[in-house]
Amino acid sequence: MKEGPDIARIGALIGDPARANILGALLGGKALTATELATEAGITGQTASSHLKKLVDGSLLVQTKQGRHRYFTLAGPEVAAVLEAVMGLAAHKGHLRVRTGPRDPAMRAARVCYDHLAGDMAVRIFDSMQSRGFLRVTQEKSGLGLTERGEAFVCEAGIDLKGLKSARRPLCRACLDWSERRSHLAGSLGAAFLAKFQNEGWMRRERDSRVVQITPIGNERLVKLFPAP
Amino acid sequence: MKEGPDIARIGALIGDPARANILGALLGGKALTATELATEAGITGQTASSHLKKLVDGSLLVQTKQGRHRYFTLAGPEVAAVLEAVMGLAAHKGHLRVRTGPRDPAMRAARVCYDHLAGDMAVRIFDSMQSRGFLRVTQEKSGLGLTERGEAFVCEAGIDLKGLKSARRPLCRACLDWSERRSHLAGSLGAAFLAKFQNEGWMRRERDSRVVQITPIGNERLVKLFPAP
DNA sequence: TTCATGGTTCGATCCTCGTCGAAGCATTCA
DNA sequence: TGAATGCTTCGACGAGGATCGAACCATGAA
Repeated sequence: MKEGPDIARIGALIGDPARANILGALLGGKALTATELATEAGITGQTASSHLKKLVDGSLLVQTKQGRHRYFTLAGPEVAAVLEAVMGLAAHKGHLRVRTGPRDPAMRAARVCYDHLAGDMAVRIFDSMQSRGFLRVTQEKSGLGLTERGEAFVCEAGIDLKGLKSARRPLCRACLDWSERRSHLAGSLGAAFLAKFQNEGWMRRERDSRVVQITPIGNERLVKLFPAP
Repeated sequence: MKEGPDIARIGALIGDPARANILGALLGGKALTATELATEAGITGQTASSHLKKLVDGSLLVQTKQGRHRYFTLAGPEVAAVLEAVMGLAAHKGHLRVRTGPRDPAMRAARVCYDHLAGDMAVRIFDSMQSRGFLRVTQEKSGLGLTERGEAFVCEAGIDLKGLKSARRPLCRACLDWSERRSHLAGSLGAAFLAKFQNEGWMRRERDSRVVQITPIGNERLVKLFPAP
């Protein structure tokens, strides 16, 4: 016993319903204030404050204070990845009583995963890119990279690849989708794609939710840009 | 709030120290009896029984009774992957007081991750295979597959590739290593590799531990078979 | 049948931790 | 300066759950 890192600390942090709701809300990627998170989790401000303190101490969240507000975010992409992975377990092992909420179909179609896209469309994009030989296995930390043809495609799509490459963060990363149980694209490139889709007006985020709506024009463009293999 | 699967259930299961110890022990891949798990977690039989019931109800474990013994195992590779991922968070976000146990260096060098190899040597194997073009990105559920050259290499190494392919389980899968924070090879091929290494006498499992000792001969062979990129 | 071993169930105890009310800082605005 | 808002700390309450002793089933051996 007591081999390896202390897994129980993290588990206990995720294990409380109120904290789980907070983490789930922050999976949307936006920074939220303490009161916003309190209402999101259905608890009072005092309780939220206590929970947030624990989450920050446990290094799952980071806080930045701005004026008299205090904004909270997930501590990084690794945290988001773990949360999605746990969701994958919960969805398929969770006694099959996955009481699907009203927005569940929309969530499965397209949603935000911290800073990139997840769901049906995200998996489609990943599949399309791989079938055209844009992705390759690398020995970087992330294990995934772009081929030459992939780089050409990305540049042509109007993404500043040089800028992304110069950043410290890994360019590509495979993130396991809890609804599809297949990989979608994460990393700085995944984030850049999501930003582009929103700027182009192809996608629109639902207010106070992880759900992403794909506009008709967006759908048309995306289907062309990422044909099914 | 309440979007997506119920993440708190899983978190609470992992969050108790006794249960975390049980899960950690079962990461070794071997089926263990209730009493073995009780001593492993440092609790009495009664409490262990209660915890095991919860873990089975939560679908993290499966039990098979054999005679008057009751053997427990992790419910599948997905569970093991999530546990390793959580360990990754705990190791690097965990307040840096990762009180490294006495066997910690050995764990980092080579250990069992459910049914395949993890740690330094496992990452080396993954890197070597990718640099020689044996792995490619696929659109399967796992997102990873073998190239033609990779298949040739695996067959030449004396592994029954056809048998593995016919199984339902994905052949290749990238599993995130908590000690190295890089990918190593999981899936049925990863399991087959570990089995081969043990049969050949290249590796030996430490008793009641996840630690794997690499024999001198094994080290020699492995370095030849998987040269550093 | 009788005994021993592995596991479970029940009940009681104890303690952690989530929760909220009230009061207290901090910051911004009028 | 005062008033309002955002958030934290303190204290008390209560529930849930982890733990173990004791008694109880099930299986296998003598």
